[in-house]
Amino acid sequence: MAHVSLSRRERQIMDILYRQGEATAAEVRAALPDAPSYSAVRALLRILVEKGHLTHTQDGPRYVYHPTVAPEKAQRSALRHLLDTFFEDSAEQAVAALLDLKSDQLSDADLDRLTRLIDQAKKEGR
Amino acid sequence: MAHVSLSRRERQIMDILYRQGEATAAEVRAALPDAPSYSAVRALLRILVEKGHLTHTQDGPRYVYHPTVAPEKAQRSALRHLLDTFFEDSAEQAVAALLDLKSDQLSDADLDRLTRLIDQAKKEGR
DNA sequence: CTGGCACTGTTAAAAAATTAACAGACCCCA
DNA sequence: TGGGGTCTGTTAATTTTTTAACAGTGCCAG
Repeated sequence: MAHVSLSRRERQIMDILYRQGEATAAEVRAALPDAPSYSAVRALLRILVEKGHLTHTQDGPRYVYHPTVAPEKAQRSALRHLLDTFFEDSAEQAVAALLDLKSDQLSDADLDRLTRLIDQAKKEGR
Repeated sequence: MAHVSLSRRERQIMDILYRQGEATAAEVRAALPDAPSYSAVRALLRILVEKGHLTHTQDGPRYVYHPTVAPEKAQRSALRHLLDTFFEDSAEQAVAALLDLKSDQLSDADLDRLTRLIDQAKKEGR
């Protein structure tokens, strides 16, 4: 399953591209922890393209890299993996942790929006 | 940053141990995708102990391995990483994805419980 | 022009990860 | 009592990952 079989650097790069949506080799390098040489970064990008995890489009003289799987799909499977690994597959536990983590950054209006999301799920669940 | 610097196998093993809480070498091996030899698994476990990610306790003749960081702490940082990588750091987006992923498995009672969690967060946020 | 800059492509060396092999300790029971 | 099973410890070979070096192309400013 995608992420589980990536090497350390490959994973770091995929994370950057999921976060940013797309990036050039230079941008990837700038975002990498303990960045190696430019040349090394490009070699990794080439491998990821070969393996089918990335594609590149041309932007003038350079390549812009994108994940091949749609963001929503990548999100879903990352979320699934997180739930399974850390939260016994329990949405409730995950939301509790999320609120705990973020509570100080969430306004009452934000929380209301969350409540509305849940109400909506309740309606749709029929 | 813990996870980001682990090799492929090391990460797979840590995930197993976060999921199960603890495990013997044989149990880890059983849970590994494309499991290598028993001997290889033990070598990896030894490395993870050396690096400080795991400890082991004795259970009769064998070792039982545990993550060294507390589960809540590991959860928090995994969640933080997920939010940052896939959800633009937005709790709302994450909850929406979560509901989407799990909605068919969530009863109305479950959803009510979620609402209550949020209400509680609202009260505490003063 | 032409030298330098910003790229890509390819190849090969170095380092790290992964794996298996083998040796030693302990225990149980036939 | 001694052979087989179940562990750990250590070492060494293999494979993969990671890295850098070097060559080639296109373009633009002086």
